[in-house]
Amino acid sequence: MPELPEVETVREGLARWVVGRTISAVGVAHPRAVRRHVAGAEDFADALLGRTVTDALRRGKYLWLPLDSGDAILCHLGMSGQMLVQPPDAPDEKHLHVRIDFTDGGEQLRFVDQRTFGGLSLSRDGAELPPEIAHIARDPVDPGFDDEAFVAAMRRKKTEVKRALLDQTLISGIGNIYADEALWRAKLHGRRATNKLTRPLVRTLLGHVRDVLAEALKAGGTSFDALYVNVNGQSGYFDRSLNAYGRADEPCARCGTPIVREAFMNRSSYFCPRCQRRPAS
DNA sequence: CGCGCCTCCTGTGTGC
DNA sequence: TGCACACAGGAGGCGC
Repeated sequence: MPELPEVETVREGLARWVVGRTISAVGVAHPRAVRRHVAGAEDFADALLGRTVTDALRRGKYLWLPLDSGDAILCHLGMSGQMLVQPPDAPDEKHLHVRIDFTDGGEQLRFVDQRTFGGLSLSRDGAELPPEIAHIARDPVDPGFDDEAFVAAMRRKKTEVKRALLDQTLISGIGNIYADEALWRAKLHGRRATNKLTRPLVRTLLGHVRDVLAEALKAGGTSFDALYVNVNGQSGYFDRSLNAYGRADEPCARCGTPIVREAFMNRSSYFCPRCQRRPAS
C-alpha cells in the first residue's frame, strides 16, 4: 500500500516524466476521483487546461504538482491509487478515472484507482504547501523535521505507540506496514503507552523509522500485488525484506519465535511476541 | 480538545 | 459449484 517510500517513488517518476510539460486536455471519467475538489470535475479540468507543470512535491503520503498558474494538482493515492505515464494509444485501464494529455502529444498522465480511496483535487496555492494539507506533519525524511519536538510530542500523547506512528498530524508518511516494521526493529510492542516511553527509546524508534523508510525507497517500495506500482507500472520489491508485516506464523528473523498477527484498529498488527513484549494491562 | 471508532470502496481469497 | 463474508487500510468526520 502506498506509504512514504511508494509515494516518493511515484513523485520521482512524475518529476522525470511530467514536470515541464503543458496540459492540453483533461478527462474525468469517474467524478469520485475528484470529489475533494468541491467545485466539481468541470472546474477542475478548466483550471488545468493550458497550464505547465513546474514541479513534483511530496509531504508524507500526499503529493502535488505545482502549475505555472500558482495552483497545484493535489493527489493522494489512498489504498490503490496509481499515477501512470502511458502512451496515448494504450488501452484504458479498468479503473482509469482521470486522463491528462499534454501539448507535446507524448505520454498521458493517468490516475487509476481500484478502491477509490484516493483522488485528485486542485489547490489554489501549491507553490509551498497546499493549505488543504497544512495539518499534515512533516515526514521524517523532510530536512525540516524537528526530532526533539517529535520526541516531546510523542511522549505528551496519551495513546499507544503504534497509533501515534500512524497519526499523520504527529509524523507523516508511515502506514500499517512500516509502523510494524519500525516497531519490530525497535523491539517495541505497538500497544506500549507513548507517555511511558523514555526519550532515548523514542529517538531509537525514530531512527528505525528512518532506516526502514530509506531501505524501502531504495527497493522502489513494497508491492504485494499489482495495486502499488511506479509511474511505469513496475512493482517495488521491499516485500522480500519485511520482517514482521504479513509474516504471521513465520519465524522471527532474530529469535525464531513465530510472528503473531492480531486485530488492531480494524486492521492487523504483526509482531514477535518474544522480542516485542506486550505491556502489562 | 484529545482520543478512538466508524465509514468510504472493490477485488481476492476462504469456508461452508 | 456457488454464494456469503472477511479482509486489505488511509484519512476525514464524528461522538464521547
